[in-house]
Amino acid sequence: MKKYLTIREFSQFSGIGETTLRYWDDISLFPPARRDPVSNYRFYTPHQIIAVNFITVLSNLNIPLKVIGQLMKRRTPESIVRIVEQKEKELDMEMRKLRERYSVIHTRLELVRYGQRLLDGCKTFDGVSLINDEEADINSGESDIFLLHRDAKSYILGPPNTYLEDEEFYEPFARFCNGASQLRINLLYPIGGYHEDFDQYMDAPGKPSHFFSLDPTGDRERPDGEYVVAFKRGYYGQMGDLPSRMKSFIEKNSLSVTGPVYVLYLLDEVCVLNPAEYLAQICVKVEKK
Amino acid sequence: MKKYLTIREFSQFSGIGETTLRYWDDISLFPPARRDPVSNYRFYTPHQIIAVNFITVLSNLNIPLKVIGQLMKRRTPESIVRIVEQKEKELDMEMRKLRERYSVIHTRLELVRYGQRLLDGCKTFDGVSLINDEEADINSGESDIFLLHRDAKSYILGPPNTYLEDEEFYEPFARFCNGASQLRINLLYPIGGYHEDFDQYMDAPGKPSHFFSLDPTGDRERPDGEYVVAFKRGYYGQMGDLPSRMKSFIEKNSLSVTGPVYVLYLLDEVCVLNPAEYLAQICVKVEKK
DNA sequence: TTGCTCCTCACGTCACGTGAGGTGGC
DNA sequence: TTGCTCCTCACGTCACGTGAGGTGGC
Repeated sequence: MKKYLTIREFSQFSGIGETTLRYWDDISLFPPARRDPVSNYRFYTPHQIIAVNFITVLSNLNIPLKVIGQLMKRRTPESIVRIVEQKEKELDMEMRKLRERYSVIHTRLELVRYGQRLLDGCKTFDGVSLINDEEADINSGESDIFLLHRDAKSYILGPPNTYLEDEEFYEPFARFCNGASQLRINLLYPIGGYHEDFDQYMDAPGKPSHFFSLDPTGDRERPDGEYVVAFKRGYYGQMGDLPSRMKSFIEKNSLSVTGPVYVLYLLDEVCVLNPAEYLAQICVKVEKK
Repeated sequence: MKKYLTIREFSQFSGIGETTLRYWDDISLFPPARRDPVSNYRFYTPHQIIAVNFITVLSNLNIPLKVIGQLMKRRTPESIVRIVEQKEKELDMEMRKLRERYSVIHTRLELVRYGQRLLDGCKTFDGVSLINDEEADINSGESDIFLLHRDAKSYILGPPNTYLEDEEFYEPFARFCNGASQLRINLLYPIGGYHEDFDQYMDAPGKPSHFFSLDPTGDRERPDGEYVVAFKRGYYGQMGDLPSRMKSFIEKNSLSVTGPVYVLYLLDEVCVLNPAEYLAQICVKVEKK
């Protein structure tokens, strides 16, 4: 065992980079045990690994190096416990945030992947046999309508939307965003449109009566069961003749609507540049008459 | 609803700071919808919140703003899914790391808090009645010996130590640190000394036959049960007359040793500057004869 | 005229990373 | 002499934050 290690040797021994060691010396956080007076080489002793561990443990807690330097000079069990307990709480908060971010992108990815599968021309998805209302292909820019099973999904419902004169989709959405934080609605989850009943959807397909956030920790649930599910490409709220075609699909198949209409964009500005390529999914729960 | 928002209004609407918005404009990541040609004021439309959400979602995934800018220009479901899936894995790694850091400092804090309680002069801890071998007070710099119940604790045992001539405590410890990463031993957990049996401790109290890491995910376990537990203040390996006093304590109380000796520093360089104030806990499992 | 908001420009922050150009020891 | 390692010094990075000094609209 050598008594003195060069900076490279100590770097490999401790796992701390050479530039980092020089930086820690520069800010006089962790100087080497000895300096050669002629060459100015830094020399470390193996036992300095203890101080390195002290620094890395605290630095891992996001304690700034300045504060660590102060703690090194005047450390007492009390001061260490105090700061570490505080940082422990902050770490806890960070973990919560990370989990939420994870959940946000996971929810989003599911939608995007599903939209991709649809665009890849796969018509028999979810292992469910479909009832197609016509031969229109979803890739052609036309919409498509199916009878599908959907699993339960949690969400948070926003307040009722109000549409002043001339107001389109956008203004109420902006108001919804404005009020979201007070209502503890996370806008980073995919946001969808909610129509109280099918008639409201027929009347104003681009003007949902509420918005909802696809938050998996939400207090509301879209129940599992059979849904009439339609897909439509194009910008927000542009539903074309889809509502009336959905209506005739429902009548043709002797179904009756038993719940609200959910409009959710599988592909939107997050992953597609051209608004004409957005892809919406419209769901409404039905029962056989 | 206003058509154009000033930078402050849009900042409050979106929750993004004003300087951040200016910065995003500077790097042409997110310019305002309009610029007044005279005053050069920035004006945003409420609907730009959508792009803001896109940026914040991706930025939360630690995607650099440069990459986000490139994605904004050429986004496709494939490119988004690809990069988000990769970042999802990285987030997962980060969560694991955070959990481990949390565990590291939690383990450490338990030791430090226990050491503090001892120094506060509390002699009847753990709700267990003690058998004290003499009236020496732990605050006086003297050691103290007790018969105590200890819960099970997991750890990882290092390889056997070899002591070359003249080598003290430190060189084998340095070798242990050197080999730790290959053996998947995390050096940031508290490290203790392990003596194979009480005779080995008596022979060389400062030269443990192994080191161990107090890793709660470790494969070995110090079983629960009755232990003779001693405390000693001072630098690493300085045991004084404690081993022989422990021996007479064990004989006086008609006990027999049934396991290895664990030496663990409750207070060390992490929280105390002066090595003379370090506090070691020595544990050995015993049975009544 | 007086606040108020907005502007640009420049410099600071944090913990290093990256050369450039030079020296010491074998 | 030739590599090799080490040195210092200066500038870059990333995503902003912080004034300084000045302008526009009521």
